[in-house]
Amino acid sequence: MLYLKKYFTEGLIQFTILLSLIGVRVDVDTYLSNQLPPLREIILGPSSAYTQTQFHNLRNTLDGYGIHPKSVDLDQFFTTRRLLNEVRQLDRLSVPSTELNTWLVHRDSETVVSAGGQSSPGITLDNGAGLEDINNIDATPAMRGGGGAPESTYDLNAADSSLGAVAPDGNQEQGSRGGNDDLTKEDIDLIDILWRQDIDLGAGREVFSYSNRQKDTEEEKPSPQDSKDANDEQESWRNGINLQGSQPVDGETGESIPEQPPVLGSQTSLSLQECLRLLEATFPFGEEAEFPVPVGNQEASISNEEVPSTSQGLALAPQMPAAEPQLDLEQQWQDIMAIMELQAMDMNNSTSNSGNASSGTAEPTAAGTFGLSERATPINQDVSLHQASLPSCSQDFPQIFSPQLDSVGVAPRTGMLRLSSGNSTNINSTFGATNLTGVFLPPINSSSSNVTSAPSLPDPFTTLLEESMLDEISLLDLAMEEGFSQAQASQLEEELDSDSGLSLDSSRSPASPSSSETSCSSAASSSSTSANFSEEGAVGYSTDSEAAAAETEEGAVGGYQPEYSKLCRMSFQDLSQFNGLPQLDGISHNHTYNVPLSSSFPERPDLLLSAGKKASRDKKLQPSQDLLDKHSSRDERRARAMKIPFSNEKIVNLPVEEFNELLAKHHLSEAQLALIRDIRRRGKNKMAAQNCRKRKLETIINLEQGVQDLRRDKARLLKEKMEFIRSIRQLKQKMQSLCQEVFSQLRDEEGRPFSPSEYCLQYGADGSVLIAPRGGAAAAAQQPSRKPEKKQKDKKK
DNA sequence: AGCACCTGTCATCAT
DNA sequence: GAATGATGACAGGTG
Repeated sequence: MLYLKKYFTEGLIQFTILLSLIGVRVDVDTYLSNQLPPLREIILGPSSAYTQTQFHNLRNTLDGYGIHPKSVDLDQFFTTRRLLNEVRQLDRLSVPSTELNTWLVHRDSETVVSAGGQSSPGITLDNGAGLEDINNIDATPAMRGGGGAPESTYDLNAADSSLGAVAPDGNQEQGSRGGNDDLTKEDIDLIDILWRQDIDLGAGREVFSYSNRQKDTEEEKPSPQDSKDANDEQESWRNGINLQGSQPVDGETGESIPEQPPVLGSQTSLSLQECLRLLEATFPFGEEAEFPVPVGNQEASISNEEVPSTSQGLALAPQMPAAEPQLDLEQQWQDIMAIMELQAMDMNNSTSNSGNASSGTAEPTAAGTFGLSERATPINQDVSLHQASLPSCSQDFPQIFSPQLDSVGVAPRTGMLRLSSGNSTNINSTFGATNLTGVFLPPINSSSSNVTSAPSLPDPFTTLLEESMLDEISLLDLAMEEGFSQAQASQLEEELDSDSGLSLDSSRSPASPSSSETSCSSAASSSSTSANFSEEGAVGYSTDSEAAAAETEEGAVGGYQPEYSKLCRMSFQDLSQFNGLPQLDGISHNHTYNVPLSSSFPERPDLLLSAGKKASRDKKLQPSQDLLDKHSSRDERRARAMKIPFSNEKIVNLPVEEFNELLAKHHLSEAQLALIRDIRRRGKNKMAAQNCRKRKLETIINLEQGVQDLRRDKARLLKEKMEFIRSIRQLKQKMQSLCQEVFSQLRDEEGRPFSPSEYCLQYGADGSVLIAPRGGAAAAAQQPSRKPEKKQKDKKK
């Protein structure tokens, strides 16, 4: 019964997590408290205790059965509560694709050996290992390449062989776990339960195929005869690249010493850096155009018939059998680039098609996205999710995360295996890192289409995705370029991050003030005297008396409304340009500066009391002088107190000459004159301050616009750069094929063909082609019989 | 009450 | 040197 409860509880929680991942909110408490009393009875037990639900401890405590289910442990109680909260919070995450990745890794970290501690430099084994496991378990013979012999870079059998046991070097993270076989067996039951629950989600039964799982289990238990292979495979695992013995191995470090570009099969997995390095080695691009030809004596990991010829249809010389896998790698890179382009195009399309993205539409995208291998596997969110939750038995989707993609997905090296179900920080870090897998993932809109309640991504998020993708593209491009070291790439990445930091969060779309606010703002200014005010510089410096007068006139129209002050707030003439400013969100202050003066309130002395009356009418409907003074500005009150015979507005806005004439016409005391000058000074300064602030805002807005423009330009340039790189690559391929053809036809005096491994073609500036030995004098010394021989040959282009 | 924001005001500098 | 504008800083008001 305890086991059943445990399974059921864990299954329910995992199912809840799955639902949360796909956007379906599940209120566990509701089910536990109200809906299903028997369920609650089963899960919680008759005595309450959430303590039974501790699957988060299972992976740490080997089996998790050591704790009595009825034990009332406060800490465990809160742990369980926290877990439930995490479950609830999962559906609030807005990056489902990332969640999917995380879930994958999480489960794999539990069942697959964590090789993080033994990964060789440049090879990503943490994240990629788990995915690799998924892929290789089910690798088709064509993909496995080589009749069961472990030939892939990360040989899955090697990984599997270590599943049941502990990692050879000791898994520091999960070293305490031992009963993997038992857990696998239990997982089988759990999977069946989950499958019955998930069948409505469209999960195929094959996802939970027991036979497949048995196969996994068998693979996890290496037979004695396989132990040696397993060890070798472990070695290969450490090396990251299965070099098939052709690569010399350092006796001390065990690391392979690549002396030639390793031959890559379609199943070979490399990290991004490794792939780039190999690509670079394969296609050097120095000043002196030299196109090395792969060594022919290197045994190919995958035979030619197993690797479908690339679309280039290059005529490979017979002495270069390894060129084909090499080209295969090239083809894969081209695919990757094409995929990225496709992704870039799909970013926009998926947004518009988010609502009705059927499996038919999602399938080509997915197949194109992950279709680095020949077998196009239909992919949808359900399948992926199930696979994510149960990677050990998912054998039908080897191409979903092809090894290339896995390896390309450079995730944080060590952190991924520790991902807990609720660790969103790692999710973010994964997403933020150079995770090309995330780039290749199909848009969540299409993938989540099978879930009816899955929300579609909003446009801002799509924009962010696009920007992120473009950043990734930039990094990849730079990495693909010659002379770009990893440090430089990371530096660029920081640059990109800083760029994003520059962003003023334009994705946010705060509620922009309505146009009515703008339109009515002129009324708010209620200054009318200065007909000669320019629209730009004029500011309504209204006095209380003026406002009051306006109110009296306005009363017949409709009078002052309580909402008046709110409706007539923002006075910027073009408020739409402030949409991008989040700080303007919720602003409802009276920005009456920069408002074109309205002529609707002619200057009349009898209008000078309206403001106070307006305000007071709202409250008491009986304006008093106190209230009027209260709602007047200080200068207005002072002016009234000093019995200044003209309005403050005049004081402030009149030109100097007129102002002096006005002062001269009236016989004013010194105190009055001083006050008038102060009023004028303060009023002008007030307008100046308002203009200054307006300019500040405009400056910020212009800067933001400039940033956006620059980002657009950057994206466009990156796209162009990608196209250029692709063109260059094609030219390189063409040159390589021509070079191969030349070598296939060249013969020395004795009629022997030139070995491409010993000679290379050098192209002179005058169009001549020279055959030079590789390595210069060294090669010449080693091959005295084949003295460097220069041949002039008509270059054919 | 605390906070963020707006607005007015002052001081200061530049024109 | 006065007038004016620009701007940083500060304080008070407001939601």
